[in-house]
Amino acid sequence: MNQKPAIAEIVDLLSRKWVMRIIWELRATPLTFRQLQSACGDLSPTVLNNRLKLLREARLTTNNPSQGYELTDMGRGLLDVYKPLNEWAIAWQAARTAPP
Amino acid sequence: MNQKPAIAEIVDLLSRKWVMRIIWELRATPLTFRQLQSACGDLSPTVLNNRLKLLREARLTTNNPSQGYELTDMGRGLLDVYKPLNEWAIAWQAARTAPP
DNA sequence: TTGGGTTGCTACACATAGAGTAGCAAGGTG
DNA sequence: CACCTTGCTACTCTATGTGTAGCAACCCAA
Repeated sequence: MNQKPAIAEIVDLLSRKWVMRIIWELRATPLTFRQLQSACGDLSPTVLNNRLKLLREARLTTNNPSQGYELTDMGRGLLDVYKPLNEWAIAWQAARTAPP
Repeated sequence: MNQKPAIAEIVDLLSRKWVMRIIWELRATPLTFRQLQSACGDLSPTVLNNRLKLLREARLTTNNPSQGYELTDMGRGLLDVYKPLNEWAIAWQAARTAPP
């Protein structure tokens, strides 16, 4: 019985709304549940809790009771992978704004 | 009046279900609507059409009537950016399968 | 010890996004 | 003309996400 490819699995996870945003908000420092909530523009606790559950299962975040939620090493690695996306995105937006 | 940051905009787009998959399926060769549909496991035309509309608006794909849908240069650039994700994903899955 | 403030989280009702199926109009081919 | 494929729309139903209220556990000061 085989799993689906790793890339498919992570793409599924990252395609859930708020997942990337949550990872991004944890980039610098651990945050408590409620800090995360307001960092994401008062994201509803229903969704936040659900995403945090997924992220913990994926071992991308942990919940250190004294510090709050924080990225694991894996989580930080993912963030690194996403860095080039930012540069691409800027070029993309510029090209889009330009005339056809 | 300012747009939201480029990175946020592309993350929003990529967070819609099937968007990455569609880009992926177009990686090698143009596909017709129906080829794309079956490449994505008989994705419903409702969603496929909607995603293709978004992707065309984002200038990541074009619809060449004689060849079908294909990636633009921008689209192919995005695919390049995603390549490191694949390697990360494999390491991630391995670590996840391993004991805590 | 009591009142206030956190904390993480659940319950529930409502809204939007996606899935599944049918089928149409346009075009090409025999 | 009959028959195929094309891209796509209409429709219904389910999954996913949103918004608000509020609870139990904890800490801290009076």
